[in-house]
Amino acid sequence: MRTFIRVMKALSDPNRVRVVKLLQTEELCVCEIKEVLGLAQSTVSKHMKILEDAGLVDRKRQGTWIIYSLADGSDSAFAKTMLTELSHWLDDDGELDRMCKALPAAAVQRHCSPKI
Amino acid sequence: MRTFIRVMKALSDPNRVRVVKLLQTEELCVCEIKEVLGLAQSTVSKHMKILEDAGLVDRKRQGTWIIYSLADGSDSAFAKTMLTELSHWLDDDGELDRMCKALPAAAVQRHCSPKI
DNA sequence: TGCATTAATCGTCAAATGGCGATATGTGAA
DNA sequence: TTCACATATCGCCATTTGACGATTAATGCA
Repeated sequence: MRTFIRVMKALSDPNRVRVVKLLQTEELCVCEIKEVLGLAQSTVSKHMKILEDAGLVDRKRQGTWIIYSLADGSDSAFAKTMLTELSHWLDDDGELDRMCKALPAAAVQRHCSPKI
Repeated sequence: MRTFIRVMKALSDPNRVRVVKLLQTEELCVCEIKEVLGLAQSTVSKHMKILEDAGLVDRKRQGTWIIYSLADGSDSAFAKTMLTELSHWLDDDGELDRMCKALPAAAVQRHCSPKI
C-alpha cells in the first residue's frame, strides 16, 4: 500500500505530472525544468525528489548538472504502469504542448555549453 | 489535466483506496464502510464524495441507505484504467484482506434488515 | 587553493487535507 | 405529522503540502 500511495501522491500534483510528460521528450536538468515550469529551483528540486522516491524518474550526474530522465519502472510495478499510461495520457493538453515547444529554448544553455 | 489530477488525488489516500478495493467484493453503504475502516460517518461521507467526483464510484439510493458501487469508468478514461489496474493491484495486502473478511459482519445489518 | 555554477537542504508561510463532533437533510414507518 | 435512521454538510483543528528565499554541499575550472 505504501508504495502505491507514494506513486499516486507523486502524480497528484500538476507540476510533477508536467515534469513526467516533459521527460518523455528528452532528459532534463533541474535548471531547465525550473525554466519551463516557472518555479523556484528549490521547489523543482523538492518535486524531483518526490518523483524519484516514487520510482518515476532516474538521475545521473553530468558535471555540475543532475540530469533527470524517466525511470524504466523496475522499482515498482505501479510506477511502471503509470509511466506506460502517461506515455499517451494528456497528449491533448494544450498547456503541456506549449511547454514542450518551449523546451529547446530552455535547453539551449546546456546543449551549447562546452561542459558536454 | 484537471480530470487526471482529480483521479490521482482521490487515489492518494489509503482509506479511499481501501474503499475501492472493498467495493470490488460487493457494493456497500456508508455505515458498512465506516464500520470496516473504523472512521467517523462524516469522514467516510467526505471520502465517498471525492471518489464519486473522480468518477471512481457510483451511488444509488435504497431506502434510507446510499449504496456505493464501483463505477464503470465511463466518466473518465483515467478512472476506468485505474479501476482496471486496481482489480489486481494490492491483492497481496494483508490489511485489506482482513478488512474484506470483516465485511460480512459489517454488512449483516443491512442484509438482514426488512428494508431490503 | 579559491571561485563560479548547479543542485539539495533548511526554515518559513499560506493553503489544502484528513480527521472529528454537531447539525441539517432526506427517507420510510408509525 | 412525527419519529427514527442513514447520509450529507458545516465548523473546527492538527498535519501535510507546495511555494519561496537563504544556506549548504558538490563539481569543474582558473
